[in-house]
Amino acid sequence: MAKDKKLVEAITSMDEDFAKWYTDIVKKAELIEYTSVKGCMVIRPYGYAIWENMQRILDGMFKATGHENVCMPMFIPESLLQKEKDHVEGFAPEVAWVTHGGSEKLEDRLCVRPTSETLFCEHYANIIHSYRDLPKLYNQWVSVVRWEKTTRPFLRSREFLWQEGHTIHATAEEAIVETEKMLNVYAEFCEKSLAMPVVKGKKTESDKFAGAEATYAIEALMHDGKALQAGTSHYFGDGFAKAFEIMYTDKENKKVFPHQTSWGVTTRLIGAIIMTHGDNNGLVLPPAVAPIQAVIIPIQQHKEGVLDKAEEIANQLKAVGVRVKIDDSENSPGWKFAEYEMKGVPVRIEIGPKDIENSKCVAATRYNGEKRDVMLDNVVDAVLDMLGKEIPEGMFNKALENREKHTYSCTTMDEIVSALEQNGDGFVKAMWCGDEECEDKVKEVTGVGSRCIPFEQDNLSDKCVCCGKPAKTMVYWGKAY
RNA sequence: CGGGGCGUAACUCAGUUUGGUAGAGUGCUUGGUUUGGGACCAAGAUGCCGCAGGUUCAAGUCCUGUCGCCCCGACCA
Repeated sequence: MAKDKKLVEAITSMDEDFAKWYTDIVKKAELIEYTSVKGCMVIRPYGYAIWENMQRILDGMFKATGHENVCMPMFIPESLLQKEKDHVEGFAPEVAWVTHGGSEKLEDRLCVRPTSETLFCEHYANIIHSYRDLPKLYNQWVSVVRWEKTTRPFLRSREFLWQEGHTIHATAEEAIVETEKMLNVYAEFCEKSLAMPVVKGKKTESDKFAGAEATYAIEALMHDGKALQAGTSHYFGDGFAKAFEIMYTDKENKKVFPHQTSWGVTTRLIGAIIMTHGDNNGLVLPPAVAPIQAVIIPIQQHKEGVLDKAEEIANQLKAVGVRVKIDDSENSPGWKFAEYEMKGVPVRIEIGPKDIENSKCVAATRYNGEKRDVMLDNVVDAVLDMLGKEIPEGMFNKALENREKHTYSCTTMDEIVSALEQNGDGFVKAMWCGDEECEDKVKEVTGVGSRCIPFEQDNLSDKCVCCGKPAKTMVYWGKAY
């Protein structure tokens, strides 16, 4: 049972202390380093490479759906932020302010963007005049600042990297289609590229984005049974357009308001990967975003021909686009095994004199710890199959199994409480009448809050889990990050 | 932001009770032997004791403040 044995003493075990396990991985896998400003971290090359891979894939998906990248400034004058009432109320408590330029006090202080709706709106008001100017399908890759009180690497930091899509459309229908389309792009990315199953759904009224008419989200279940919002997509209706006086002339020569959306995912996804796939030996990376997809460990590397053979395999793999590394450092093979397990490298290839004699090598898959012999003339196909199919599917199924094991269908409050007590934290599926009072009470009594109203509905009962009145929808409940 | 815990070498930590020369293991450097799950021997280097004030002849140790980390709550991508 190699996969269950804790090989790396340096990592706190998950069951012992999940939060510590998480920080251990983040530090020991060299993803981040803390800095002297709370909540602001250095994303180190290995961590940043994961983000770059995510960016590359997502950016391709955005472009394929017709979006263009732009870049807004990082400062928002206070007067501009004030224009949409709900929006400013939602974000004001956590914005950072620039009050001085050099030694001079600024007349109108500047907010460091916590999100860029207001900047996009100001810009749209300037460039949109006719129905011919619509739609505008924009996206930007930037960092934003939110002055969080409690911070954790990737999950909640004061500055974080993200992409924010902002689109503006002639009709509400078109904007709603866009909102849903981008949520689906996120879900596909999470499930295919990150091997992370997600629940797609709509946020309840109390949980929606400041200024939005509707907020949609993808929710994932982490190893400790807590829910993590992995991405959001908002439909704004014409609320922002009205507040910012964005108008266009339609075909009938009438001045009307356009409809907007915004959507985003952040470096939090790196945290999601850690807490979805990681184990007590460290990080487990999905091949699509792994900076190193296959590491070659030469055994008895000083022996004639070993390093040459390792190089040969590496070149073959590179030629078909695999991100591969040979570790020919002086560390012992055992040390290297542990090191690359810690770093979550999906495939390890061992090649030594005994293998070369038999024209084979040994391949090990990180997510399940399995080892197998692979003939050298088949190594490229074998690795491509592992990276492209076996590993992502295996990781996805493992994560899905874990989620299903920790998803409980309940029809009464007592059932929720006992399900959580007996099986640990997880998703609770339960019916809801739509009343905010019940939503609050469920959280108060059972500890789980509403995560989303899933698109895929089950009719568990006719009655609200809380008040017993007729239920409108099934809701996923959970403890949130 | 409230309650609790912790900051000493790159890492894990002893030393703080009772103020009096800065410690260990791991890691790092060099040389050698090793190499299929974190190897071994030998020789070395490494400290604003988180930071800033204060008390004292003397502060890692006592006092005040501050910053950071972890846990439990409330808020958030």
